[in-house]
Amino acid sequence: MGDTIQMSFIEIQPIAASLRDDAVIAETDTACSPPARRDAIGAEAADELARSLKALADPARLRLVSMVAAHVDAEACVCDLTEPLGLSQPTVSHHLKVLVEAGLLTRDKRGTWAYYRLVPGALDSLAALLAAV
Amino acid sequence: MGDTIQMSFIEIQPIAASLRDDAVIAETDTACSPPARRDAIGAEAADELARSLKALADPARLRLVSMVAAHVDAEACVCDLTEPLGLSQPTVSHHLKVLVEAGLLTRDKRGTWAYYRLVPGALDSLAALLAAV
DNA sequence: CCCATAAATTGACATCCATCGATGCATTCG
DNA sequence: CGAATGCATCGATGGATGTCAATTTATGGG
Repeated sequence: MGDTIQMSFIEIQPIAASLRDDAVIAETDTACSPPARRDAIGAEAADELARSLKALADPARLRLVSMVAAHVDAEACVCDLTEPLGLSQPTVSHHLKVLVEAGLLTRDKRGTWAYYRLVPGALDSLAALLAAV
Repeated sequence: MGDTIQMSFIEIQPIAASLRDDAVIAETDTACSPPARRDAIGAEAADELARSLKALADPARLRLVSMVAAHVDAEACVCDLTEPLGLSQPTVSHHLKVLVEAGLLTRDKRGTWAYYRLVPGALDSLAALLAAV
């Protein structure tokens, strides 16, 4: 099913366009500082971005993404990742699931093996959103 | 004290240069996939990056950073941030502390008020590191 | 068929974390 | 000096999270 790929990839894009949709300008113009210069990001946009960042805010998952990217064709199966990571197979599977659900990796099961691939542009989109906060 | 500023800013920079210092190439050349094309990031680099990302992987903290950036001179005091965020003052103080310790904000207490400011370049450095994973 | 292998799922456990109320600590003002 | 204000710290609590052993679910080979 390519559904997961499409859905999560589409999810990321609109954030950039609507980063400040539900933004709220600080109305409390007390004496301590001047009012806002521009809008801050909205609560919902912050929720979305935080959920994506949470997926990457883990050493094991960062290494997994990097290891997948380091492979030829940016593709790797679980058996290649478990040992160098030093974690148990269920734990690696768990982390990979989180990354897939976050729209950063895709899973492709061929025969006995499950191959994971980078979603092209996902990391760069996230980085761009981060820099635009 | 500008110590916090200097220390944490210096912390971020070397990561980019040593992203793959302690990297380990996947040696397990089993049948399921070809060997690595390049090194993945190292365990320590992943730890460092994950710690920085964790600081931002929270809706409240993302909004705080954005709200501080939205202010004139990119400066804001706690009293400006508490109400629009909808969180209690101790919670906001807690989040701000996390952001300062992560090297993203600086704290400057003037009189009764505490002014928070963006560390210039910190967000962009993080975004660059993220895209380079 | 039955066994071996790869990977996902489950259940359990320890730890971390976001949040709040209460309290403490400066600083300012009357 | 004493009251008030802004902010940090403390302690508690409910919920999320990383990890593993055990089990389950395919898939492939003899």
